[in-house]
Amino acid sequence: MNSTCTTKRSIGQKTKARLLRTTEKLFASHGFAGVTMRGVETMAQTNIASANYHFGTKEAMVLEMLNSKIGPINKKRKERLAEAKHNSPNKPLPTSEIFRALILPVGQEVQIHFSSQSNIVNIISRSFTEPASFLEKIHKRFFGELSQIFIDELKLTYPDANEDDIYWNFHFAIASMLGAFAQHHRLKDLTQGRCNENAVTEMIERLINFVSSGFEAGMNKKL
Amino acid sequence: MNSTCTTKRSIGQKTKARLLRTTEKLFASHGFAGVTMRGVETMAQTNIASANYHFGTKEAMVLEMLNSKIGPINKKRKERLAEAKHNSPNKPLPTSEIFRALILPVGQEVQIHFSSQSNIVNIISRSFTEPASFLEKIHKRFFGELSQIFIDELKLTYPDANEDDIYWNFHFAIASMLGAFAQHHRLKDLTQGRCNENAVTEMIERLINFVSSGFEAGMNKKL
DNA sequence: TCTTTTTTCAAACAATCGTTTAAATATTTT
DNA sequence: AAAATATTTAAACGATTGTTTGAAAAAAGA
Repeated sequence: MNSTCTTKRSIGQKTKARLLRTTEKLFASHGFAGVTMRGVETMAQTNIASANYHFGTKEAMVLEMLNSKIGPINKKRKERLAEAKHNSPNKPLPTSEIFRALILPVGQEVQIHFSSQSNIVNIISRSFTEPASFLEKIHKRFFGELSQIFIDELKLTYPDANEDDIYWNFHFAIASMLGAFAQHHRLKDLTQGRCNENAVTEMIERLINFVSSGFEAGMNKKL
Repeated sequence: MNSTCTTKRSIGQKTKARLLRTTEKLFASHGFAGVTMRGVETMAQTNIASANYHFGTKEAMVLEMLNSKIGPINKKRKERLAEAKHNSPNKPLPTSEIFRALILPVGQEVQIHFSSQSNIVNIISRSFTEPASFLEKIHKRFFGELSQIFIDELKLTYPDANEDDIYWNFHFAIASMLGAFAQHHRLKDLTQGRCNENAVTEMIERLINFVSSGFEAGMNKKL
């Protein structure tokens, strides 16, 4: 049964993959409400019922798309953090290195698919701003475990810190990252036409610096 | 004609105001797509056609609601900035004072209507994340002029700064503020039940500190 | 009071939404 | 080749969307 499934799916993947790709584009540019079954199916050049055949519901289709896009990025985030720890054993990581592990994988994804219509930055930011209630589960599934890993790492870097301070400023750091992603269409205005892969790199580096500094200041300064 | 209009409108305002209030609640909790004409009209206890009578279209209704909510806050922002300048003439403002003028008026609005269902923070954040394209005009109308005022003020505080640095880090500051607002429902988690007016004040103060420090660091540090 | 204007109301409009059905086609397995 | 399974297709379902209509009701002006 396994062998038959794989062979059969490899054939069906063409349509399924096309559906996922168009779901990506529509979700990135118009959000969950902008993903209409007919829109996806028309753009994917398939029948109106094929999406329901492959995914069951619209919600399941969008979730599968999100999983395929965000999953690998979170994997890279963890890998980079583990690598940084491995490179400096027995020493707490600098704040900037922790946030670099969190932010840089997104920047890399942006550069890889820079000219693509389906921007990972839009997808991530929309995953946090969509009113659809079902996305709450996604937040916890995708970012719950990840947040804990990074918070634990920050606790090692700030062993004497008040726990409230860590939570609050990590919250701001995440919010800054997502806000910057969500507003990244202003990149063109800010760079005055010089918006290319280098501009993305510049934004990422500036963002890491901004977030790390804000976090550090929030840990030190007594209010 | 003017006198008749005012008297007549004062009577009609009851229904119109009720419609705007319910639009507020639905937009804050479910976004633009969650604002359905029937939902608004049912909640406002009026007929299905009255919203179209008073506003013409759904879009116009939402825009009028946004104008009534965001307009006064932007007014306070400018006033506070002007007041700060008046209190320390011939001296450039500290970074934190500039961002305090930008952020604090929102916090005050939150405290005033804390128990209200229509949260100004949700409204502002949704105004920046809604996929609806018409909101782009609103962004520029509400935040274009305001941004310029605050950027001009930052240029006075950092007279020797590279203009790119100012634009980039102001962009991050705005993004942080909006991201923190958009994610502020996590406030309950972060404060572990201690979520009240004081928690809002604490968040605002921490946010001002975070944003100001991030901005300063971005201006000083050479990448 | 009578006329005019403003506001409310029930009903329906056309369009679009996600989803389902059942038959036709393509593919794989036996 | 025959049988079984997987996939695609056209058509329609019921529900909901924003908007419009035209008449009734309320309020204001004369």
